[in-house]
Amino acid sequence: MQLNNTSKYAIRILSYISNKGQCSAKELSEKLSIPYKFLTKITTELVKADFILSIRGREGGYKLSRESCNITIMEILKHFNEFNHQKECLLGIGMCDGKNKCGMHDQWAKPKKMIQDMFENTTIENLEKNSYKI
Amino acid sequence: MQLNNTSKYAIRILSYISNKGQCSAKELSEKLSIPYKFLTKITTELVKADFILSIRGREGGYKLSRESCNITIMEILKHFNEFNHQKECLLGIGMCDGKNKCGMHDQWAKPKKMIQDMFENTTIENLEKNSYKI
DNA sequence: GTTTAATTCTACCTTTTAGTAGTATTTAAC
DNA sequence: GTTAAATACTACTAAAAGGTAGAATTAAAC
Ligand code: SF4
Ligand code: SF4
Repeated sequence: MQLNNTSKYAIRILSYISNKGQCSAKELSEKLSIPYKFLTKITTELVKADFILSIRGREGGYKLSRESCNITIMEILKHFNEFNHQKECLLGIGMCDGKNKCGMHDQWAKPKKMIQDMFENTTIENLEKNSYKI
Repeated sequence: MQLNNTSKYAIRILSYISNKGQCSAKELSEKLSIPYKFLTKITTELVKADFILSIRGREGGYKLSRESCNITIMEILKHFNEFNHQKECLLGIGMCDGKNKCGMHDQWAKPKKMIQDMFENTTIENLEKNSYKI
């Protein structure tokens, strides 16, 4: 029931960049305790997905490519396949409609809605500042 | 954000056994579309954890070792390491107390409580019957 | 223009999760 | 007692997630 590491790292990276304005991969790696090479893999992905933009060369780094209030957690999670179409549910019955549902459906409905709304409504701006530690 | 396959299978297995009374690994494998060898690995684990008891030899199979109303989803998930001590949270800050918390803590608190309560309060008996399909 | 500090690309390695194979053991039915 | 249908044990393989290595590219600083 946890997010995968890549998603967790991505959230913390975006949060840190948001608070810092601009910063390098080296700084991110050190401050967030994320292995440098793995971090750059994720930041490169974040650049391609237009969450951040990169400034190459000396004195370079990353900064947000849009306002932090316009980046929702849900958008990040979807990008890293955390909430894709058929994988959003507990027991993962293939096509769930009125007729076919898994045994947990009724119990899962409310908490699921709540957590999805939370992910939709929470943006990078909303996150607690300076709470980027491990 | 999904449960792992083993946990999902375990819930469906227990639900099916509960509705059927007693049944063999072969039947479980066929009806639940779970690979036979993988299924027996899980049932053996369920026997050791005292969720079910096995009847060996010809005409054998499995049945619940306690009332279905006494088996909570939470207990199953905990057994398969889905909700162990430090792994229950989103961003996974090491030791979260009043001082140290991850950026998502405030937003996550309510949905987390809700889903945990749901897992605590839902038993095998509560699950929708005959909703054991893939 | 050279240096240096930065990002990017390609490819590989490691760990965990998921699944498979084969054999041994148990026990009711005959 | 032999057979057949069942579970249990040991060990392996495959796929996905997590992480590493090294070289190539970029651009500000000097
Ligand atoms: S039946 Fe409901 S809870 Fe189960 S996988 Fe489908 S949508 Fe999710
Ligand atoms: S700070 Fe809160 S939300 Fe974050 S990992 Fe700890 S308990 Fe979970």
